[in-house]
Amino acid sequence: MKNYDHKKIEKKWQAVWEKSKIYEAKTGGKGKSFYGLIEFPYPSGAGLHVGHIRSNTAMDIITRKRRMQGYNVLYPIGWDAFGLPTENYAIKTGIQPAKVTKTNTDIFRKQLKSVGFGFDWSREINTTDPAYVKWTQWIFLQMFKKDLAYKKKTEINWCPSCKIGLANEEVVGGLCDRCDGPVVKKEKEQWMLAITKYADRLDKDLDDVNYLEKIKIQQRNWIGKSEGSEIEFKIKDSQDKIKVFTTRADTIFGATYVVLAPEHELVTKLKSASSVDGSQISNWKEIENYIKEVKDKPDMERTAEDKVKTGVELKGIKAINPANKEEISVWIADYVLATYGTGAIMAVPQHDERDRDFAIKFNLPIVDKPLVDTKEITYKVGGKIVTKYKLRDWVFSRQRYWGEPIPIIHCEKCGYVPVPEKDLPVLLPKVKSYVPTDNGESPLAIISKWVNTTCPKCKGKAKRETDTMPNWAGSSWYFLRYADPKNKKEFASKKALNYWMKHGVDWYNGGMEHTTLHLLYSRFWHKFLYDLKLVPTSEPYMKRTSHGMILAEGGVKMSKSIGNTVDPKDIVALYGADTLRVYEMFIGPFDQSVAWSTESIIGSRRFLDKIWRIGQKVASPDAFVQVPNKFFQTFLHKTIKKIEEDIESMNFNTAISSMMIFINEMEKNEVSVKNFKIFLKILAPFAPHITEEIWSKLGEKQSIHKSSWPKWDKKKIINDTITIAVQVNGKVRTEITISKDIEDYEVKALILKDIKVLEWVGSMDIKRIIYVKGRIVNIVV
RNA sequence: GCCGGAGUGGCGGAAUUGGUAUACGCGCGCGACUCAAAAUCGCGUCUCGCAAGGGAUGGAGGUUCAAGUCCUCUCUCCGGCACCA
Repeated sequence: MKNYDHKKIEKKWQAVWEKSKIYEAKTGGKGKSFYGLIEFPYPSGAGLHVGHIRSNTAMDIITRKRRMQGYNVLYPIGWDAFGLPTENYAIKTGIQPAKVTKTNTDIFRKQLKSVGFGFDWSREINTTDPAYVKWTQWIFLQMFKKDLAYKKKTEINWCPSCKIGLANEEVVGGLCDRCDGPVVKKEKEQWMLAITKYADRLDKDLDDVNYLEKIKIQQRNWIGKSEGSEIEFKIKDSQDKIKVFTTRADTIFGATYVVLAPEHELVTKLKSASSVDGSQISNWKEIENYIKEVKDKPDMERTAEDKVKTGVELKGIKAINPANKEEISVWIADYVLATYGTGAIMAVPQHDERDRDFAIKFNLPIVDKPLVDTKEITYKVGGKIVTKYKLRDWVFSRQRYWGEPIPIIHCEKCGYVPVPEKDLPVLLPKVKSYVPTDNGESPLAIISKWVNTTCPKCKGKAKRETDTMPNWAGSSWYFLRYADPKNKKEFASKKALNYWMKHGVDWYNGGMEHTTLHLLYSRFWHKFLYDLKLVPTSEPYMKRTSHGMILAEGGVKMSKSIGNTVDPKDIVALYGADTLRVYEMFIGPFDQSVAWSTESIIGSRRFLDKIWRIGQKVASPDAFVQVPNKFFQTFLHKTIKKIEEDIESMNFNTAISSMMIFINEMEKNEVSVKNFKIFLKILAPFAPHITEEIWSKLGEKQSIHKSSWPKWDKKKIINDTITIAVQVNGKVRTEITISKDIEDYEVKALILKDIKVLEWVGSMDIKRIIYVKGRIVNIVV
């Protein structure tokens, strides 16, 4: 008997599929459509990772099943190719990032093809492709026109080592997400995107999408919606007021002091008394020192574990508690953030832990007053109920080379002028050095030939913006481009979007690491495009699921430096793509992290070998033709049902387990061609090559992947007889086989005749007999 | 600190959602085939016990005819957020 030669067979069918274009999606038609999406990979120099295979295989299975179920399927692929690793590699080697990208995408493409994914390669996209960059820049300009993109001098997170401004999201525990170095603050003019204008909708619309609950929670936590009151505290002998935000207006009688963020504008205003006001800060030197101290303090220290409260009183200033008219002191402290709420709080040490810590340290009064009704008191003291969000506007500027240039021209006369649409895309100039300049400007800033241009409005001398976009930009809309990737006039045609994005992407799977930022950013862009009536839905993704990470053997992270990475290429060479696919689906629950085990792969290969042997047997001319029996019919239909449901719920591990059980039985009992073919069909999405080969050996002319998904019959999955357990006092003592239609009283009569039962019951009184239909009988004595 | 998720054999993990715990796979042991090896096939593999039986799902209680599953307390691990008023 010939062994299964995976190398030959897999190569053969990959060539056939490519030639016959069976995975290419045609836009339009009357039938149902299905758009399955995976996060497009970043083509790193390390090549494809086993984690990519996990996510891609899962969606490959789902889309293959949909295709067999008669859907018109779109399962596209592309490259999220802008970004730091490529740029850093370019800095090190001097090779152009575009060249590095080309090399890497070539490797990735080849590797993905070697695993047999059913991608529509005719729709391949690349975020660094000028034809793609054009539309990324175009969308940015639409935002600019709607005042959603604006430039602002802002204190940014600055990584001195990467020489790059970081978004809040890229600072992890005070450290740079990229290099793990400390992050400091720096003032810089930055392009911002006003995502906060969409905060309410980004929160509310989560109600309408089918995301895993934990993903919704993460999104909501990040947006950080909270309802509270804005209340003004008058400053004694002054026109000025301190507006505070609180979610606990009901505790206002316990407010014994007020705290401002050190950056609060009122602080400098109160430095000197105006002509009408009498209030003035008397300890200005001290205040000034504190503000400076806080400003220079890196975020790391400010949010450090010990959290010792610091602050300074604004001496000479008193605020009036509007609820009881008491005079209370006013402080500045860095535990109050300038960027949230109103940058000022009323401190209620009786109810708030942080306020209490502060009060104890500075010996401020802690009083216990009765609580009142939040709404009532808010209105009574002239405040109002408001909603605040933790979400901040998105710092969109990067002082980097390998990103989309921000298509704006600075003109002394006209200000910020958008590059005219006909001049898009603004392409990156060729440079010699990719290192950011020492003052933090992008490497583009020293290419004067590129920077100096004319103003599109007044035709005078002007300069190009030298900041580039973050690599979140290209991934914020890529799923739209797949609908119509070659369009030169629009980012995608209405027709194509109405067809593929009618309800949004039908199913989007990706990593948990992208469920906050990428998801939020792309939802924001999509909503913006929806408001411009350029896309049919307000939400981009109808359904979002996530896969767990694959860890190295022993459950630690795979990392190149430790040397415990697994290269899928090696597994494909040794065991074949189908084995790799089946193994990664069988390895454990799809949504959980799992540890890789090279030792266990052999089990998946043995499973396929077994199918191969049966296939040989069935296909041989002298095969004994079996007539399918009733037992096997039931078994088969149950298995189809189970696989179908398991794929939909992404329980791929139990799907494979069921197939193993089925094939084990089949090997022992029956090999009818008809049933074996049905089995091949349900295995085909998991192991597309081996099933295709056997399928053709069995005389089928058309691809198994174009065959129809088998239907299971409700009537056929019911056995005539069932075996149920018999318990005495909750302990299983025996089991009986009964007809499926038997009545309750008959079962009870039957078990009382059972010898084993009689032994256990003995002379004891039977109190009750509980019969759960088709499951179990329990005799209570 | 807050919000999620999870603790089941030597290992990865199943369990129809309250109904026969340990399916399936890996590993290990024994046997068959073979000159031999590989591959394959068969049997066994939670634990105590010769057996009949008993005990086990991180730990302690509880509800129930029946608990891995529900409730209370508690321990451990993983992920996310973190001075957000």
